[in-house]
Amino acid sequence: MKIQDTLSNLEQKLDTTNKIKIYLCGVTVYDESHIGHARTIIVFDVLRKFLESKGTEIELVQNFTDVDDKIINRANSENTTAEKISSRYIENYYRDFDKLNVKRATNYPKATEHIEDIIKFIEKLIEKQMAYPSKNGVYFSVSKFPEYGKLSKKKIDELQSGSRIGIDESKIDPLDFAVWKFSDVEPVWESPWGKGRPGWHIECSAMSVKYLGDNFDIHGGGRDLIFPHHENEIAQSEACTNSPFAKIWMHVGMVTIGGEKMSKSSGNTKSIKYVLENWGSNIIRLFCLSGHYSKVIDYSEEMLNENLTKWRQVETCYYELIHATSEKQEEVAENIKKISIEFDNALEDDFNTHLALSAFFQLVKETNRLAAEEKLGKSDSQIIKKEFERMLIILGLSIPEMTEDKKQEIDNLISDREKLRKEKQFEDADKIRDKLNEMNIELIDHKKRTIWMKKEKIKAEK
RNA sequence: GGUACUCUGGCAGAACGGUUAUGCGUGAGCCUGCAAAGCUUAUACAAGGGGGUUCGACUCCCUCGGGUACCUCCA
Repeated sequence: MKIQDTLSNLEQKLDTTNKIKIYLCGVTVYDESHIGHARTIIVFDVLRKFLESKGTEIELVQNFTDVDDKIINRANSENTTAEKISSRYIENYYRDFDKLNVKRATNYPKATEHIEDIIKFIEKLIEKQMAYPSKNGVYFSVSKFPEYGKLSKKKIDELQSGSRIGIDESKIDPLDFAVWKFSDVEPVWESPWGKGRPGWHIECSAMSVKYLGDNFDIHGGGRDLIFPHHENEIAQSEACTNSPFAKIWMHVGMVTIGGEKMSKSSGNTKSIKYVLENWGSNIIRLFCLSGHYSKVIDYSEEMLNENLTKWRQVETCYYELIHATSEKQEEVAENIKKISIEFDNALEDDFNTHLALSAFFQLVKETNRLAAEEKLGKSDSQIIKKEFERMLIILGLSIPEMTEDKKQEIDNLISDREKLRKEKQFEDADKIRDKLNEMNIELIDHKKRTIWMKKEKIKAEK
């Protein structure tokens, strides 16, 4: 598999024969997660599921930043503690992402639970004279790390002139960034240098090295983290361990809305909660995977609607497959194999989910065509279903299971309707159909038989 | 201002130095008692502007322009 690496700006080969270790920068838990967060995490979820489906073991570590000015501010404004705020939004995170059918990471380390590791990490940096304590905190000395800027392709001297945030006089160099900030206000921890809390970037360095080792395979996150966050992480980590940090840096493009970046600070976010309620997880996932991960995607109801149409085709495909009875056969295996290879090739080539989805929809179309022509044979449908389900799992799409009782009930109603139709009592037959519709069961009348499908209820539909 | 990414048909969105992906939408048709769903078929000669390299460029190079992101809040 090849993945475009931000650091080298080249496609890098990912060796999938051994375990793959991934560190993904998660969210700062001070507010509801939005579709932008969802995209990044869904991209990595599909990557992980794809690799796992190939038998590659994955260790995915994703942090929660649970100590940060924003959390503290929020706590102050709500008259509560930072801990309560962060634990509330961690809960909400799980609520949202479980619904989005994102497989839980191997580990979700929190900054506040790794203060000791962070302190040890800083101690090492000071020992190596890569960091120094000062009046307001402990700072990383950027000038001592000559490769600083290599990820974001920034030049140190240009950065200095561009830094416009109030310069802290206690820093030796304005570019130096805090690894430890002195403070007396909760949450604070004791450290060899004084009471305070960790800087933003240090947690990821300390925790990734702790869980994944000095070097690991993929470090991921949103594009907006390239600078300063990931730049600083590289500097700290490599300064500390003296070895190359992540092998591949994989950055996911932003979600925009009306062409503007979606972000909490611009107040133009669509929360996952809101979009889940209105569109559901399958449509969100299709939407998030509809473009190449590295590019911007623009959020709009129109696009979600387009994916709704597609989702209906997927549902139809599934129910056609499970209801296939035709004895006719068409040699389907070869074509399915072709589509399957196309799907895999797309993902192996810099994780092109758009092309993979094209392949998936080819399979859906092909199935629906066969069904429409009454050519979907039982054994063929088994072949297709196997592949369909494989793709469904990788993409993280899900069609809810129905209980046997429910299925029986539906079948009974359908045969009642059949009788009425034969007797040309269409009004009564339609009543049954309406009743089923109310249960979100849609009937598909084929020439000789009727099948049913359970349509996912989409609040935003029509 | 610097850096990166980006500009493809009404919309979304790929690939490749030579073949007008594909999906949505739209029109027509098939199926049906009627619908719905689905299917079939038709429909766009598209590449930000201008140069250049080439037998040939959407693809490579130059240049001009637009957009977005980042330049110590950010997924």
